[in-house]
Amino acid sequence: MDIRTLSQKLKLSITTVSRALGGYSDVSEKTRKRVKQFAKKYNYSPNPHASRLASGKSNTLGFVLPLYGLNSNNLNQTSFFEFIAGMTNIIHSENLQFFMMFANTVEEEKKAYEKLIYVQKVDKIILHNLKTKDPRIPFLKKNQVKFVTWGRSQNLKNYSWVDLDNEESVNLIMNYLIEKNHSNIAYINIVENYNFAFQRKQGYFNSLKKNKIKFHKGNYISVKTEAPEQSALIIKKMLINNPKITALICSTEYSGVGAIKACGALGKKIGKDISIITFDGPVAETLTNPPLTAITHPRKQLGLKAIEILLSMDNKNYKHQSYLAKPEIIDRGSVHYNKE
Amino acid sequence: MDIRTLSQKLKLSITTVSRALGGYSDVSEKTRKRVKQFAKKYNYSPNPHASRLASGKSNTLGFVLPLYGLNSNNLNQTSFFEFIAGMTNIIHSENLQFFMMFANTVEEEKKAYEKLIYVQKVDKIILHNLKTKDPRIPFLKKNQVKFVTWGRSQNLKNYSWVDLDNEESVNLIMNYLIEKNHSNIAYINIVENYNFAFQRKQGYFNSLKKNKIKFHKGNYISVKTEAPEQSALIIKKMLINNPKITALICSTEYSGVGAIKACGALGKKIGKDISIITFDGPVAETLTNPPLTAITHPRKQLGLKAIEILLSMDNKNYKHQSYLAKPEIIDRGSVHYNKE
DNA sequence: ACAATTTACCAAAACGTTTTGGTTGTCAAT
DNA sequence: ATTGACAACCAAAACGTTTTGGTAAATTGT
Repeated sequence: MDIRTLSQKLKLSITTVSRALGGYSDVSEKTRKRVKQFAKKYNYSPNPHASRLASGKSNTLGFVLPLYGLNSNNLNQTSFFEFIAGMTNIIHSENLQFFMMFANTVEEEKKAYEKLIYVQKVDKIILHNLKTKDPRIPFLKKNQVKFVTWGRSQNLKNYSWVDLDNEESVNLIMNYLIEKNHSNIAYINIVENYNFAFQRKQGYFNSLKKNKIKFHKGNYISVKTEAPEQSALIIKKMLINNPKITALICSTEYSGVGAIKACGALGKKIGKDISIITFDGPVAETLTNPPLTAITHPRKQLGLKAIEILLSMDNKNYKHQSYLAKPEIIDRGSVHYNKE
Repeated sequence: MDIRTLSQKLKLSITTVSRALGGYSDVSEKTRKRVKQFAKKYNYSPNPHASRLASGKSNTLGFVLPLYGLNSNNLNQTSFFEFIAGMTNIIHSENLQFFMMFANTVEEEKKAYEKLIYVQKVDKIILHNLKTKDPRIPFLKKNQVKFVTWGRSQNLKNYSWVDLDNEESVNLIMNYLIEKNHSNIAYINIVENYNFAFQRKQGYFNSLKKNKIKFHKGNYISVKTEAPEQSALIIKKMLINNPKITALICSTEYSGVGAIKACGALGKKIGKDISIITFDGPVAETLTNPPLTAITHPRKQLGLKAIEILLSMDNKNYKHQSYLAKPEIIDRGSVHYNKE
């Protein structure tokens, strides 16, 4: 069923049918109702290729998922899934096209964005895994693609974003630990060219300062994305160098797992001799032994907000928006009261 | 840059440019080369919407990812990721459109397929998570969509598929355990309306018969998709009812984790008192304590084959193809020699 | 040397929409 | 009675390709 035959059945022009379905005001409500009814009856829906061609709007949302670096680990992909799952309802209802690409290397990632824009003509992009200085941002700006970032960057002033509240999350964790009488608190971070890691570092040192806690040299380490085995080694060394550490904050699930292994090797009982608290942990939650107390964020909500903002950008007088997800600590017993 | 201006620069007709790039034989090689060179120089690539409209071919691959049931668990999504990652290179190079949808319920899943076909006009689909009798198959056949299944079904005779060799995998595991002197071997399966579970059940019972091992009542259980906690309870009951079980095969990672918990609760040492072997485990591999010996399959390869087959279906004289992935056992020490 | 075939190209139609720039008829204001 | 505004509709152009149905020139076969 195409619009021509539908319009013939309705004894209306193609124009009127198109405009009735498009919600234009130059169609009477009575007619619009009849058109919609017929469209449903005959199961008509406009050919997306024709409509995209005619309107010049691709109405396509692009998303590139890297499968390298920080995301080479299976664990981390679940967070993307949650984020994407949060967008599904809107994607379906708004008849949006969702174009997902995968990249195994930096080069592939770059090409993926180019392809998305030059070849597939997407007009909306969600950018994630932001670096402190991110070359993708000028690229998107140059090509006039609408985008929302998941995470913030430092080379961008006026833009729309959704993000975890990384500084506040660390702050929350620090207070949680300080309340339990910890003061020798270590932090295992990710290299700070990922902006979220940078923000967490800030959160850590600001919290130390605010609470007038002395920073012990060696208590802050940032690692590259690594398998638990490797972070276990690094953490083990850290704990040997400073045996007085009573609490450990881990920026990722897998460094959390690494911490478990390191503590095991050193004979430190988690939740008794030492506390561990980790970011996220949708996977570790069910798997690690012992389970780890974690700070979580509503990632589905994040995805939902991202696409809502992206769609609202179609409005003429759009002003940049942002959304900060509120963190929450989930107690699983890996944090103990420090008796000094 | 559109084809008109490109053809003007080349002093050729639009037709010739289109056909040169399309690989048609009614263009001289000399001209074709020149056209390609200009296209590259001016960064021309055909507008996909126009080309899909004109050709009537959407060249779009559809994929619906359920986020419920067997896939409500985060662990299981990694296997989809691997599968999809295997397709990426081809998707990129063939200029295919990859349309992914998500479904939180059965109804949403059904609607997703309808939308894929009626609204988005996809012409290729990869079907997965096959049920023994799967209603999606007649639906796709009726709508003349080309499809390859990941997994097999029983209500389909002549079709193209890729799959794990489930029976052979179980057979391999059984031989592995029998060699280590086990005979009281239990199997924790998934409900058999998933066809892979059905095949594994067959594999289990066929292997028992072939090896003339008596089946102990209660040694085979199939569970619905469940959190590790719930399967832990079921497995615990099983082990209490039959304390002589020396080896446990788990059809999923999370029942593997459940088994760890059940054994822990009963004071059975894994790899000493009892053996556990699980399917897959890209996640558990790094996380469970102890790590579990597992049988794995090359899922990337599976994705690659699926799309290769799908693309070859465009050939006129296409004959149905299939691909069986070969399983491999990865020893992580959770299987012991049974001293009787 | 001429017909038949092949090679290399092209103009115009087609794909199914949206958008532009109208027209007609009705009603209220003067 | 005329003008202006508005409501409700429409014909035709436009979007950027692919495909159809050619033609003219070059090559081959007899």
